[in-house]
Amino acid sequence: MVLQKRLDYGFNGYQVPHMPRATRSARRRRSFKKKHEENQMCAFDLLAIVAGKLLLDKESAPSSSNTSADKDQCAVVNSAVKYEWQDEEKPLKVEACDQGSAARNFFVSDLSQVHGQGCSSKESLVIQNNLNLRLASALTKSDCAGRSNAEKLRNDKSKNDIGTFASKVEGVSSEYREFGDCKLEVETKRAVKDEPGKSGVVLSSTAANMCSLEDPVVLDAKPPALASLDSCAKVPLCRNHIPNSSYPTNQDDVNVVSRDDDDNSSGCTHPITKKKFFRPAPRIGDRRIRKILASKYWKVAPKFKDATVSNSDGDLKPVFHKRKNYYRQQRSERLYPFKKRKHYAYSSPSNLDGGLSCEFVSDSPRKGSNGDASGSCTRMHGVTGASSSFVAQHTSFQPRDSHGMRTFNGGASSSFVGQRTSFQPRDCHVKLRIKSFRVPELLVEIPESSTVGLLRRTVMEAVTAILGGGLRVGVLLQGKKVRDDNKTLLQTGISHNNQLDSLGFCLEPNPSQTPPSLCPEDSPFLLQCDTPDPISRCPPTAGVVCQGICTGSPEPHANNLGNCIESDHDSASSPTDTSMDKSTNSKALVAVPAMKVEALAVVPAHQKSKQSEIVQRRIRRPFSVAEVEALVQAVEKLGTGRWRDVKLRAFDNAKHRTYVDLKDKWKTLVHTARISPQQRRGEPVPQELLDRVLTAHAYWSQQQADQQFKHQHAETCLLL
DNA sequence: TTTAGGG
DNA sequence: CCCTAAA
Repeated sequence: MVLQKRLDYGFNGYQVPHMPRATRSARRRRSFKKKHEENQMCAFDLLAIVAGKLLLDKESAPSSSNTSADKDQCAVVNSAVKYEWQDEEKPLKVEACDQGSAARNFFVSDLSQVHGQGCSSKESLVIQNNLNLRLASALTKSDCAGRSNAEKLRNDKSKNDIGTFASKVEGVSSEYREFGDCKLEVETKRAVKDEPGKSGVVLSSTAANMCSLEDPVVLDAKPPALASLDSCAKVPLCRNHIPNSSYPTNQDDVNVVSRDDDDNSSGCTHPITKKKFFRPAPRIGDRRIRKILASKYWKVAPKFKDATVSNSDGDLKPVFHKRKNYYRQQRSERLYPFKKRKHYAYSSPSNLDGGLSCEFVSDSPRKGSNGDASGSCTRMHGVTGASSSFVAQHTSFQPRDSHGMRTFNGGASSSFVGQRTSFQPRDCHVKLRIKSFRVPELLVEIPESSTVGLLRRTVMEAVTAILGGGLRVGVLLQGKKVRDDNKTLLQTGISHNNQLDSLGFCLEPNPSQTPPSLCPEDSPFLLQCDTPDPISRCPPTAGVVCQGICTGSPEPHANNLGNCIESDHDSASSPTDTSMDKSTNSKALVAVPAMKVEALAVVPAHQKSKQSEIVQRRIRRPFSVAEVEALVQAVEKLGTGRWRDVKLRAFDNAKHRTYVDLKDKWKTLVHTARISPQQRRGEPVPQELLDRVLTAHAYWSQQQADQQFKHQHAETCLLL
C-alpha cells in the first residue's frame, strides 16, 4: 500500500556565472559556455529536486514561517536555496536551508536516494519543515573536499526571472527559457511495506549515509532516466519509502505557484491551485551516468512509452508527464551529447566474437594443446547474440537501479556496521598468500626476423598493457563473487581465523572500462529473473573473461581472456604464437545470462545495433626511447605544426602511430621535460632528448608567434 | 583529413 | 589515448 503525494514546483531561474574576462579565444568561450550550460542544468536539476522536497513542507509550514500564500512560500523556498557545483568528477551539491533550519538533514547521496537524518520514520515528512538539504555524491562521505574550488551560484531574487537568465546565456535562450520555466512534479510515495529488491525500493547504504540506523528515511528521488529520450514512460520523480510509517494523507495535492509559460491553461505567472504534473529534471541522471558509470547509453525503450513502470506489487504508479518531452529530448541530445561509449574488448560481444574466432581459427595447432580454447570460443559465439541485446537492454536502465540494487546488495545496516567496524581499534589482520596470478591469454605476433629481445619486449608490452588497465582483481569467497568493495573483510567473512582457502581471486575486466550498467543486477528487470548463481550474474561479456587464478580457490573459475594483443611491429609475416597459456585447470566459465530474453526485449529491433559502434580502445603502447628520438628529430626539422609530415618522415612504417599520437606524445614530452625528474613516470627519457624537446618547442613556438605577428601586421597594413 | 587542444 | 571543433 502506498500513499502518495504530488506537488508542483515552479522554478524561476538561476544565475549564470560571469564569464571570466580572461577568456580570450572563441574556443575558450565556447568551452566555458558549454561547461556552464551543463553545470547549470545539473545544478538546476538538483535544485529542483531538492526544492521540490522543500515544498513538501510547505503545506504544513508553521505560521512562524511568515508566509501563508503559496506564492510567497515558494519565494521563500527559492531564496533559501543555495546550490553549487563542482566540476567534473567531484560531487554536485545542493544545499537548501530554510531559515532557522538545521533540524533536519537530508543527504541525497545519489539521485535515487535521499537519506534523512534526524527524522523518524514515524514522522511524516510533510510535517517536517525547516529542512536542511544537502546533496552530495554517494561516493564521498564528506562534502568538504574541493569546496573552495566550487563555483557558487546564489539564487538572487532580483535576477530570478527567466528573461534575465536567458539573456545571460547567449545562444541558448530558447532552450533555457523553456527549461528554466519548467516545473517539477514531485511525487512521493510511501510504502507501508517495502520489499527490498522490488523495483524502486531503495535501501540506502552509502558512506554518506548518516541517517539513523533504526529508521532510515529513504526518498527515492528517482532521476527520470527512463525518460531522457523519447520516452513517455511514467516514472516517479520522487518516491518516499518509509517502512511502517503512518502517512497522514493520501494523494493530496498541493497548491503551488505555476509559472509555466508553455502551459496553455495557465499561461501567466500567478499562483494557481491546480493539480499539475510535472516534468522531472532529466539530466541529473544523465550526468550521473556519464560521470559515474561512464556509459553513454541513455535511451529508454519506446516500449515503455506511456507505460507504467510498476513493481510487481503494483503499488507504484509512477507518474510522468509527457509535456515537453520533445524539448527535453532535444536538450538532452544537444546539451548532453552522449555518444555511445565505445566498448572495450572484454565488454564487447563483437570484439570477443571477432577476436577469438579469428585467432582460434588461424591457430589450430594450439587448439590441440588447449582444448579449452575452442570450447570457450564456441561458447562465446553462443553468447554473443544474447549478450548484445542484453547489453543494450541494461544500458537503458541503469540510472536508478544501478544504485538501487547496489545499495540493496550492500544493505543499509551492513554499510553502517561496516563503517563502525572499520573504526574499531583492534583490527585483526588477514594473512593471504597468493602464489601467483596467471596472466590471461596473450596473443602476440612478431616477425621471424625479430630478435629475442624484441620478442621479450613485445610480450612485456602486451602484459603490461593488459595489467595496466584492462584488468582488475575480483574477489571470490567460496566461489561467490564479493562485489561490495566497501564491506570490510570481516563483514564479508574473511577473517584471520577463517579458512582462507575458500578465498579466491580472479582477474576480470576493469569496471572503469566496462560500463557497470552491464551488470545484470543493474537492471530492474533482472530482479524479476532468477539468477541465483552468483557467477551467472556476471555480465555475460565480462563473465566470459573471468580468469581463474591459483590462490587456493576451491573453484578456479577460469577462462581464457580473448585478448588479442596486436603488435603492429609492421611486418607480420610469420606469426609466432607466444601465448603463455599453459593452463591446465582452466575451466571455461561462460556466463550465459539466465534471464528470459523476452523479459528483456525492451530494446526495439529497429534500434540501431550498438555493436556497429562498438570500437575497441587502442592498446596502450608507450613510446620507446628510440621512438622519442625519432620524434624529436623530426620535430626539430619540421616543427610542431606539421604532424602529418612528422608521421610520414619518422613513423611512416609504424602503423600504430598516428599523427595525433605523435602530437600527443610531443605534448607529453614537453610536459615531461618541464617537470622534475622525480615526477616523471614510465620509461625514463634521456635528459638530452628532453632538452632537445624544450629547445625545439621553444624555437617552433617562437616561429609560430612570429608568423602570427607577421600575419596580423600585414592585415593591419591592409586595413590602413 | 589534419590540426589543435581539452579530457 | 580519446574526442572533437575547426580549418
